[in-house]
Amino acid sequence: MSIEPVEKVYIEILKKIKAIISEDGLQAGDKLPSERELTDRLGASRSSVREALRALELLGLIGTRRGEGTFIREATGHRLVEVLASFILNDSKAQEDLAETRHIIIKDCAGLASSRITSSELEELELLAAEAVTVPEKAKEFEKKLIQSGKNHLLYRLYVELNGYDTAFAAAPALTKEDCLSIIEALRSKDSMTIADILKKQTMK
Amino acid sequence: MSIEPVEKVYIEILKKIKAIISEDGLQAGDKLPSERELTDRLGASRSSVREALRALELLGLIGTRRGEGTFIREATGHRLVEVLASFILNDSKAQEDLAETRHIIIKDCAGLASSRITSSELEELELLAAEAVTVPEKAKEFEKKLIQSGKNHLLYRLYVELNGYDTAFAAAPALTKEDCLSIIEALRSKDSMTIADILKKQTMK
DNA sequence: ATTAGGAGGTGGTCAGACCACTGCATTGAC
DNA sequence: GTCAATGCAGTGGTCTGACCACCTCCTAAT
Repeated sequence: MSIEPVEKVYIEILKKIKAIISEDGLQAGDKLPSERELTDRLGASRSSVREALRALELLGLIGTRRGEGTFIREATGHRLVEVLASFILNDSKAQEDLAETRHIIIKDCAGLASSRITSSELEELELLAAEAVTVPEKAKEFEKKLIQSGKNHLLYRLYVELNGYDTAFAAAPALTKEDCLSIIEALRSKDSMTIADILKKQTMK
Repeated sequence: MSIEPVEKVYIEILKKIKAIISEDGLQAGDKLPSERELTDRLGASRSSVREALRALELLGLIGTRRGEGTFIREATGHRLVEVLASFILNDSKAQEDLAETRHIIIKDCAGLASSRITSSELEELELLAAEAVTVPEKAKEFEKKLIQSGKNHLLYRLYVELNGYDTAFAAAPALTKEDCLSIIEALRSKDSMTIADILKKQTMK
């Protein structure tokens, strides 16, 4: 017989670490208890604690500084998709899926933004769009700000991760300056349909 | 001074494991070398090897069976979002984001499906929609099949992960039987616009 | 007051041990 | 010959204790 009753220690530790973060109200940038303290508090060996911490690190949820400690990270986690992708997405179809998904997320966020964007965000976007005309790199910032204006943090995370991946392996085509300007206009008129059209055209290209 | 020159051992191990998988042409379901063999081949301690393996396990890329070995998994990895979510999405806003993102992905996949679905897939969907009228659980299958018909594996993965998460914590509202039937009709006429409308209405509710 | 040095805390890595479990071959009874 | 019991080797799971490199901060010497 075999039932494998309890979960692996490092999984239990993950849960307990989560509880600690929650109970102590730790935020991004805050320091986690040291590995040795966690070892004591959680009643597990340091090895198991480290297995849990390393997993969280690879997920991009925490970061470590030798001699200082372990810290909760901002929701960047670009390593996540990078790792996933390098292990799973090997064929060209997967590359296409990646690009397609990225475009879809941009489009959706733009749609959300059309009804959620604030006037100050709109001003920022206008500024960035104007700059993008002369400085192509600004188009990327425009894109990011547009995503954020959608006010869906999960989609934002997904965008960041997908983005982090394909910039590492293949250049992600940013919006053109014409796109930026068109999107601004559409946002002004709260016309989510136009935005979809703009990005649809780009996806097709 | 401090330069932190080389990367952490477990990161190097990740790369080497990836190389091994690639060189040996290992596929999903295949067995990885044992922890002790990896320890020898990679010239690192078993602790470090395990840190790398545990991280890959949490990402859902590998699985282990005590007494047997470590195996490459199908690209399921529902644990990914589950972990991400449980660590990041703590407030109610995050829950809303989750539900919203799930709906958006369904909508997008339906849009993709409208131009990519095969006639046999359409038949399957029709059958499921008919069954959904009497058996509500079938609506979930309909939903899944619809996603798959979008032919974007990454989006499918995301859907599965999001789904796995919120079913674990809060019931995910499935499509109604009316939705299923309307979608079928829209797919028949390759009308992605109608599909968007149907799902938009549902999201709003 | 400034600075050099050391002590203590932290993450990074390693070696070795034991346990629980699986698979398979050997062994034994029938 | 067949088949079940058994025992061994291999595997993942966990723990302990030990170093190392690094950072911070406090202390003592200047």
